Amino acid sequence: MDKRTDILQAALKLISEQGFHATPVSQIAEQAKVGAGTVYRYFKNKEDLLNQLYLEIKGQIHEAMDEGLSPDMPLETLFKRLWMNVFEFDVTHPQEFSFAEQYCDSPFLTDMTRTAGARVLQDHAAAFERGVREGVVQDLPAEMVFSIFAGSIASLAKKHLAGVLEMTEERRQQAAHATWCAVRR
Amino acid sequence: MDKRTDILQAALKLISEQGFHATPVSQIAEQAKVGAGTVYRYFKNKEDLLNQLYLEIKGQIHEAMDEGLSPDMPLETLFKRLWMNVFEFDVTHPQEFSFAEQYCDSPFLTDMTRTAGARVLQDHAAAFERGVREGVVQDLPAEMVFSIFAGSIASLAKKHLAGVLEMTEERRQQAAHATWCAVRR
Amino acid sequence: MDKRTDILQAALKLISEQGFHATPVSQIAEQAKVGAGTVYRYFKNKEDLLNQLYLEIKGQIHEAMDEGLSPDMPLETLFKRLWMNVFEFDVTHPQEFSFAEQYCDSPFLTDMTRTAGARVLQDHAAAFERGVREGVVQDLPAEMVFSIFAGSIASLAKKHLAGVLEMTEERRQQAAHATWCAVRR
Amino acid sequence: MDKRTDILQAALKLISEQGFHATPVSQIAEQAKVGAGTVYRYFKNKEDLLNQLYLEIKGQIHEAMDEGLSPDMPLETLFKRLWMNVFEFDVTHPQEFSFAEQYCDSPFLTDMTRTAGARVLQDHAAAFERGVREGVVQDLPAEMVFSIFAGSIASLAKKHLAGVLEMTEERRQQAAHATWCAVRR
DNA sequence: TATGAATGAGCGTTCATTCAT
DNA sequence: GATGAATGAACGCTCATTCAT
Repeated sequence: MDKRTDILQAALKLISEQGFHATPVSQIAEQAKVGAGTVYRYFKNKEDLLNQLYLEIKGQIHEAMDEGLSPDMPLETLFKRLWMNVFEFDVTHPQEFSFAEQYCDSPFLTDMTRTAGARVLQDHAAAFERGVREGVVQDLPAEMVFSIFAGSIASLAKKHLAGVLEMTEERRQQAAHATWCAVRR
Repeated sequence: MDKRTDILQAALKLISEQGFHATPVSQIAEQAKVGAGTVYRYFKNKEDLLNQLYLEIKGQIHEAMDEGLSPDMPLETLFKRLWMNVFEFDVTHPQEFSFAEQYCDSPFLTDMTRTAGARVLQDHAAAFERGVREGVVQDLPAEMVFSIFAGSIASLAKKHLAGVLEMTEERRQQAAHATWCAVRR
Repeated sequence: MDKRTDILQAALKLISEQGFHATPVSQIAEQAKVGAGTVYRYFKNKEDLLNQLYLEIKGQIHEAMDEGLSPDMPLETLFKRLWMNVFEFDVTHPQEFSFAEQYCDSPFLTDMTRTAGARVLQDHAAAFERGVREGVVQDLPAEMVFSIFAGSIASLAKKHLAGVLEMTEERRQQAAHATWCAVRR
Repeated sequence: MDKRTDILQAALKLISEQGFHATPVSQIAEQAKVGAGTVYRYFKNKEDLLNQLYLEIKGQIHEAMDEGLSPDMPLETLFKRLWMNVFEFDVTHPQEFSFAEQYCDSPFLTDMTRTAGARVLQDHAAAFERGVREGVVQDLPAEMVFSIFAGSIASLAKKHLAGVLEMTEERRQQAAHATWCAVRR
């Protein structure tokens, strides 16, 4: 009976499939089995709904990413584990993934929302910078490392979800390893 | 005075900046300096305009990709050259890049259009499959290689264009090399 | 805690400032510190609230008008006193005045309500008709006399409240006298 | 075939009868036999429609007011003529009159619009100030004279239109004279 | 061929009113 | 009796599309 959650879920499903602009609030309300006006009890307007949904999902990704991580792991293990965690999340939460992909750069997100969301990946920046100092990874700006990391995951997860390329467990390992090869020294 | 081209260019500029749904046909017509009705002489409707624009741009990327390539290049050179060509295109054609990124997975593209566009990268699949057989690159499906390849480029180009990470010539080389490291044996 | 009165007062304040249609019932309820549904225990609907408020205010004006009047006053004194009483009320009760002005001709008032309200001024019709017979005032229908009387008050009170024309005590006397000059023989 | 005029007339009819907020744009469009969207070709929004309508009507009143006036008239004749002109206009243009009454102080009018409209009556301020200097009229601020003047007209016109008090030619003369008595010395 | 005025369906949003608590 | 969450009809407004010129 939590209508706010119902609305967020309906919005996630529809917006991830159709896009923000192609999804009327009325359709979200219908999917959530709620009156159209009810949406506006929980969200200031359609944009606010998008922002709150974004933050909710970024929180989930954040949580999923840290699964099974420990601070004393060797960097390679940490890197591969992060890779697998994010990939796993993307592939088991296709709507959340698609949504986050579509809106991470969207002008509909408040700057505040975007900033709050972007913080997520960079929680591990320190580890990589240590890696650079220890000569374990190449001397590249952390932004570059994250780009290659995140780019490979997103790109492969999309292919997998599209059914173009089945990412078996073995192939995930291979991909995580390949990506590690790109950044290690 | 090729009005069709004027309209496509106007659409590219406006849609890449504002998005498809936030860009009225009337605004495209205005920018292209044609009457609103004229758009419908050249395109069946707004969606058709999007599809044709997508194909046009994919054609340009295709062309840019092949710049300076020769079939007898060593695979590493070929790979890095491809990387640089695509990166260069993305970074010097931000509107085309942004447009292609936004709409490659969009539900507004006809399946036919999407398929026609996706074929582009795979023109070089043969070269990589040869690489696998020769033991120069890892034994990965071509789709995986392309994903890592394309994912890294797109991700880094976006950062560069956003001003978050300046990709100097040196860093491009580093990134192309790092990506090569991911796929070589 | 007379909730009905609280609601009427809240409605008066808000409607006189914002108008009937620009004032949501929810806002009236909030201002009155009652639940939105409570309004409907005391008033059949929003229109009924308006009608009851109108009658309430007309009652107040009626009362204010009769202040210090005695039946044996000379007609001129009576007339000027009435003038001053109404002007004084309008100027010290700007919300009531503004509300009455806005809604005296409004289609939202029931005919019954309007009639009940309009009766107010005519309580003194007899005095004027006597004045006509005695040759003290011009031979004009009472309605005309009242119109000139009420029109001048409302028009001047509005100017005063708008800050366009400060109606000092002296000017009020002048205005009351001028209006008397209009109707005396 | 002038749609702008059709829309203004439809708006005048409906708004004067029902009020601004109680009149949907869709109803105005319907009455004007025009598509709902067409209204927005001619007016920026509903408020703009109100403002333009107000200016149009104030222009008409202005014109009607000056009918048969000449600068060398004695002040009494001028005053009575103005009175008759405005009364005649109000009574023969009940919608315009009612509209102007309702919106002269409305917050929906731009300040600019209101100012442009208010200028109208004051075109004759100079004549009255001369009257004061010549000792023909009482030494009252022009604003007060106008208030009494305009208040009496509006009040009587309303009664006439409501059918409460038939203002025959004779009674108009009487009323104009009575009002003149209020302001003359 | 090219135009742009006209259309009306459909959007985001508000709010009078109801009703379970 | 009192509440306020929930509703959905109706609003102002936009814009893809058509068609008379």
